[in-house]
Amino acid sequence: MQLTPIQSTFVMHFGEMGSRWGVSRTVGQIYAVLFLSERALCADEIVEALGVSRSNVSMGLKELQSWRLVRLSHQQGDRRDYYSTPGELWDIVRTLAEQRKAREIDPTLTVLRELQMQEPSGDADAYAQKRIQETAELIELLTGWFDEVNRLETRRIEQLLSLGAQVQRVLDWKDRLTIMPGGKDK
Amino acid sequence: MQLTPIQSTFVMHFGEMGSRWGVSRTVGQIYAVLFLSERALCADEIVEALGVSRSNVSMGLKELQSWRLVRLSHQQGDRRDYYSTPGELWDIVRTLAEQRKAREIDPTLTVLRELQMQEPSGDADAYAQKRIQETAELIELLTGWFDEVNRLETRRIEQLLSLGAQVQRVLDWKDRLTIMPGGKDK
DNA sequence: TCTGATTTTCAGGAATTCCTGAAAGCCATG
DNA sequence: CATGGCTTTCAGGAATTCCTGAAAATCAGA
Repeated sequence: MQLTPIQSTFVMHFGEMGSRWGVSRTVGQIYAVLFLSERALCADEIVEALGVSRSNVSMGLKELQSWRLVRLSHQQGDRRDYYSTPGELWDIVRTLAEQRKAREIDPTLTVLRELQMQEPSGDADAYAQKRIQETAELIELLTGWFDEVNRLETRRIEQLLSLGAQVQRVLDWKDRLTIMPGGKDK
Repeated sequence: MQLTPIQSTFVMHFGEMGSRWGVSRTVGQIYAVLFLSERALCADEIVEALGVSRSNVSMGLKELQSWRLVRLSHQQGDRRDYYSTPGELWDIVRTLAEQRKAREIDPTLTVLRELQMQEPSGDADAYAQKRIQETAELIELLTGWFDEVNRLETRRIEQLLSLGAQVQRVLDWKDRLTIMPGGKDK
């Protein structure tokens, strides 16, 4: 598996991005190669494409599996493991978001909740706890929204997102009808 | 500035989180200290709170300023620089999101667009370009939504988010009224 | 212009993360 | 139960990132 120039540029770019997203360059590259490949690839094909060691690829694939970002498959009369990414892009986005939430947001919320329980000692703590509470509430608002939207069908999500801020208008309109039917604007 | 146990736990936790978010542990900690402090702090107070070198704090503050995450202020008859975070949590969220978009998403989109322009060589590239295009479209959908929502007043955003997936119902309802006025529910 | 308080820069050592090759593990087949 | 093909583990070297202390730069006031 030799990468074409187009593939190579993409793969290198995602390698760089990987480091900003908490995975190593190699892990980012492995994912990118799988993402661009129409068929599932075995580890040695990835080794050839990236020019890194077999063991590095093995570890990288293990990490990607722990993120549930790659699927494992097999082929008739071939003992090797083949790896691929979901064809549906939205599945990838959902998985990524879920995993990051589980790994970063949820533990943070736990810490914040614990800190809210503790007895404050002095003004500094009183203020700190106020900020901590605000933070926890904001995180819950964001993740609650995310969880709900994530349960919608993909088509619905796309619809919702393309509306953008226009949703606002619909809501205004609904408020008026609901809260004060016939009421005046502003 | 000695940290209380509550402050200390919070600060340590954000130090760890920092590394997953592309900043060093110290930078995360500096931000956390400022976040929990009611008043602006000068660099030496941060040094004392964290027990790291003065130069490290200086570099960390510089980085936080480049992210526009801290504000600089001064006090009567004191030449030192004082730093603080926005009191309004949503301002922080907006800034963070904007900065990450500018630093990670936008450059990625540029690369994807360039790759779409290139002449594909063979089937592999044809498929790759298909995936690249899908990716670019999805990123634009997400960031477009984000940009629009980000322009709303904070109260509106909170309202929108607390509705969560219920928005969906409003949209259904609106569709029906729009597309077939007088149509029956359900 | 000098002084002293403050901030910034930066070379290089410390700490961390990443990657590799060698060896061990696993398992279907003969 | 031995073989060969494939995967995983892991110690330690390579690469990278982080942090520090010393020195330089900045600048307000005398």
